[in-house]
Amino acid sequence: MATLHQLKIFECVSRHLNVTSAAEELKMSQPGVSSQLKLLEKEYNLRFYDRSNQGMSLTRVGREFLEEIRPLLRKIEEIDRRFKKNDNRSDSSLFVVGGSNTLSVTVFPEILGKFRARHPDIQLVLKTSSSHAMEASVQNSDVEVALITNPTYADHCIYKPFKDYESVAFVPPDSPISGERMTLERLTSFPLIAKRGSLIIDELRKRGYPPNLVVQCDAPDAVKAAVKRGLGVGLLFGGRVALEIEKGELRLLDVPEMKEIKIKAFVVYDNRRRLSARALDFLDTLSGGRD
DNA sequence: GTTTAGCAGCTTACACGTCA
DNA sequence: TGACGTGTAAGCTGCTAAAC
Repeated sequence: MATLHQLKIFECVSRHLNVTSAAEELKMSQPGVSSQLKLLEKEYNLRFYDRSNQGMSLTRVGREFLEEIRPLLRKIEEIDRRFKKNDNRSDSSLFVVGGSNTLSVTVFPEILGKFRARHPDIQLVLKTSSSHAMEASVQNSDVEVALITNPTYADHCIYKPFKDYESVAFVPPDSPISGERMTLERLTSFPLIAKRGSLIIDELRKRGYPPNLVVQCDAPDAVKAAVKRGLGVGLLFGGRVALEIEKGELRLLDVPEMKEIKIKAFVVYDNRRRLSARALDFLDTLSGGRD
């Protein structure tokens, strides 16, 4: 019968489609991995890989076999996690995720809450930085899964579209234009406040509406603070001001064209490493979080 | 309890084929 | 021709079961 070790090797090689790379991940020698694959194929008298000097690819039966064993390996990992939780190996219950500055504030609180409810035994760590820094963190295994915007499509990273966020314009509730419906052209006639390097500002310029930018801030909170002081009209992506809108501290302007200026959020993870069971559960939670 | 034989699985060293 | 990826051979290590 195939051993669990052989199944893990098969799964790893199937991800890399390269025995040498898989051997590195498994901390084995390449011949060791190769021989285990051969034993596995001999066990079932089937050929799971087409091998060539350009590399290898899964045969049809190899793909079917992979589909069958993946849930098993995931279940075994869950069992390990559950029944080894009392041993003293460091960080066995630690799950590190990452988020861009914006998404860490807007999306993560709800997602993390749902995930915690499903996995109260897992200690969550949320790392926050720029999207580019988060991509680097995924690549060097500092975080297992991250939510980012502005992907650079770095090597070895898988990007899955998560959600689009509309941009909004907002003012203090006592502003004379509070709640007014207007065009982009009229909007850009007002003094504007946005984040430095804002994609919204770039988009306004592209559309031929050079913005009257009076304040640029590094942090979204600073944008909101400046707007509350009446320095101008604030521009951010929707989720960042939802709470203030709900509390009545700020009011949205009705600018239909703003709805077309969106920021795309992506889930990113490293395709060189097999996702842990908790990471897969986290992705499930994210899927449930989409609307 | 100790020794020994057999086996599985690993490693290193090397061979081979292909490609740029 | 060198780089790269895979397979084979030989030898080492550790585990297990049988023998004493």
